[in-house]
Amino acid sequence: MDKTPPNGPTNGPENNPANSNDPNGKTAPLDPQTRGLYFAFFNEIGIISQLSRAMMEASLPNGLSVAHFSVLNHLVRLGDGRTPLDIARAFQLPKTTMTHTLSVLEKNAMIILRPNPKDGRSKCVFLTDKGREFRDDAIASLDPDVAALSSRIPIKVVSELVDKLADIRKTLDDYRDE
Amino acid sequence: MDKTPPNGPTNGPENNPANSNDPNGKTAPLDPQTRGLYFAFFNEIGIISQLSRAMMEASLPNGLSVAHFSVLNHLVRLGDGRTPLDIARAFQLPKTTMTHTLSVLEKNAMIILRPNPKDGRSKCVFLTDKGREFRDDAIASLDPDVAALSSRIPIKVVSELVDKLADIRKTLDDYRDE
DNA sequence: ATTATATTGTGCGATATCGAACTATATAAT
DNA sequence: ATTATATAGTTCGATATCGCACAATATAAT
Repeated sequence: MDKTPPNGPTNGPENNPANSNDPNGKTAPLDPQTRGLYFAFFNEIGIISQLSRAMMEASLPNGLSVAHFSVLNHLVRLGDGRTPLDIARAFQLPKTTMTHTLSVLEKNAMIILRPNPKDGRSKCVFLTDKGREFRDDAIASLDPDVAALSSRIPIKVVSELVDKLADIRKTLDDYRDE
Repeated sequence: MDKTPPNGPTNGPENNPANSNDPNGKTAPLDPQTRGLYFAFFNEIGIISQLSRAMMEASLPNGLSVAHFSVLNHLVRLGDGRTPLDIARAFQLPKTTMTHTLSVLEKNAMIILRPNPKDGRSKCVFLTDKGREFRDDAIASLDPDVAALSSRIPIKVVSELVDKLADIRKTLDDYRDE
């Protein structure tokens, strides 16, 4: 994964009426077309998110949802021992949501929470065998869907999209903490 | 908006081990790289969805959420008088979720539900002035964010992404109803 | 016409999400 | 050392999401 900076031939402030600050400090009205474009973008993102969520949930064993799978998958891919807050930040979720998700996973014996030796306030999240197993099973159960999609959506297209979406995700992320 | 078909130089069944059905009817294992790619894609989609949702909610008046705004925006853009089920399908949401969302909007006098003259089981959703006003205000309150983003993410990139995402959305949509 | 099947919307219960307030610990300021 | 401030995680209450079962109506089959 290369880190292409999210700036190609961009529209600088000179192209963007909303960025030209006039004397009284107000902002010029945003170009309606630009506005519509970004709304359309987030709209598509939202619908695809919804669709993929539903698709995954249909193949997931009863009671466990995408949220749970995502956490397990994250830990398998990037290594366990992370703190709850680390994980919450990775998914851009509030920490209270992560507390709840982790407590369900813990009840299901798919993770173990241990005190963080480096920080008395914190904890570390470890996968159990059952957690890894569940994650593997979930992925396997999704294979038919992924296979079907990979024959309908060109891999190359998806590959390029992932890069660009990752850039945008980083940009949004940076923008969020001003 | 041109409708580029979602099939460029795609990976046909010949490239896709999971599509070659072997004698016993089972499916060959999916290429792990392909699998990872699609998971990465849906992961980025999910995080951006989460980020944009949080961003919008931060600018939205108290009590009303992205779900409510989206419905109002949809009705303004595509016209009101649609049925709840139409709207649910447009966002790929279960109809029970839409019932709830609409009931909140109705309580806030932003929509009116009237019986459907063409179908006794159904209803039609109409915008009120207050609903349109709320939608306009919401968009205006998001302008600073959109402006900031449009200076960070090239318009051209977003424009291309919207087209490709729309294709994928349609593909997923078709795939969903088998 | 009658019956069988499908569709629209709703009520309900279970769970998920999230903001606010809180506890405990860590870090910085003095 | 003491105090002030920041951070990690939890609890709690409000709301959202969604599957299931249901009533009402529509459509198809006979």
